[in-house]
Amino acid sequence: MKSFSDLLNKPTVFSDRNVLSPHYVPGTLPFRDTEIEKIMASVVPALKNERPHNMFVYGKTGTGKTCSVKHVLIKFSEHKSNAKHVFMNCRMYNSRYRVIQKIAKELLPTLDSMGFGLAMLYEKVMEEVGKGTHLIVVLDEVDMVKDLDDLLYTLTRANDELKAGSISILGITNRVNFKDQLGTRSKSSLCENEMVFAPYTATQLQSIVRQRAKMGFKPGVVDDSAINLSAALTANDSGDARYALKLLLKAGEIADDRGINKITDKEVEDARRSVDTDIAFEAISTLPDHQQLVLLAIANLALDKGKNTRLTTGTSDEEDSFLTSGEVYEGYCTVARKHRKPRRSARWYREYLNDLEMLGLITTVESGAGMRGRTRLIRIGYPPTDVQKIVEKNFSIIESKN
DNA sequence: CCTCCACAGGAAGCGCAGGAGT
DNA sequence: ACTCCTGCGCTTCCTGTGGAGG
Repeated sequence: MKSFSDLLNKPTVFSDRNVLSPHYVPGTLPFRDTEIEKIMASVVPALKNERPHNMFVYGKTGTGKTCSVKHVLIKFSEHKSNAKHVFMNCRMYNSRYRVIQKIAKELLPTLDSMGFGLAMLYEKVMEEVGKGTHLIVVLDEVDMVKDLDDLLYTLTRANDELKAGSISILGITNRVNFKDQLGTRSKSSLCENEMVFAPYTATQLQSIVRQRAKMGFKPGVVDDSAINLSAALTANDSGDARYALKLLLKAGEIADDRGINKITDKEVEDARRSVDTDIAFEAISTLPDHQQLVLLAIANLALDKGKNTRLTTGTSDEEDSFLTSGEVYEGYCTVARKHRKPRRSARWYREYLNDLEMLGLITTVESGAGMRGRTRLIRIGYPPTDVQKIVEKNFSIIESKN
């Protein structure tokens, strides 16, 4: 039996693991100077006792949006003024009511906001802001808010009622086409000021990774080529800086496990596999039941088909490993029966397919020539055996619970 | 050319849970 | 605490679409 001190004294390649956490806000953000300046310029009126314009920030995941905004907010609150900000992630606060409630709670910590109606909370907030506070409401992942039009209307209209102080909004989202889905009046109010975060390029990722590696690991641990490799792997299919940092973290853990004090290409390669399956596991196991079943059916059929083609033709070519929509639906029905779930209708199954495609778990193509009728050809995006394992495991847990 | 096939995806409606209004 | 309302997940029904086959 090992003791805690054994574990604590275990040699490690890390000097500060927190640096590699996705929530860490570094002192300096490389390649985001212009973006940060723009954000600062947009909130600075609050420090001069004026109402800042609303702002809307968008860009793909891992491009440093949230990080940059947080960075600015830290500097912002270092200044003494009657300006305040409330930061919230709309995954948690996903309705007008919850957002207003959160604002009230932040502004009036003593207030027990539970049980109050929307109007009451709104009054409380207005009363407090009316004392002259310039409030900036930061809504991260703002696309998660269900009644966003109502929320934006409420918050912007609040300014008309205020004789002193103001409320402005800073929205963040990673859905690039999100603007189109807004009502016209909220579009014009939220997008008074907007900016786009472009994905990091391979060379930018390289120096970000290098910076973090320097801060997070003991000197000389990380191979230069390992840094280049993790940057290259990331740039290849996303430009998502968080992925690169995950790679680095995992590579470090692998090195610790193996009891070595070097991180080379090999550790990064192994980390990639591990991180990818982690991501797949996360994505799949949080899926609603029936989407998992559809995915399982696709995995089963993909394996069956692979076997058959290999037996009959002998070619290992997977060009023909497409599945038709109807085929998969039948497979889904049998899988659902096996797990004692009432099957969903074919119409809804098609929606599931769309969701799965959105999440990148499958890819679909419209059937072109050579196919009878019009259908979608489906191909799975992850190794079928992995998918089978994850889904089956998930369902065995669910079944053993009842 | 027309018809049929094998679907895609829009529209309408239904039952339910939870939130708002009283 | 009560009803009323609304959003959501889902089904049913329907029209549209692109190629195959006669």
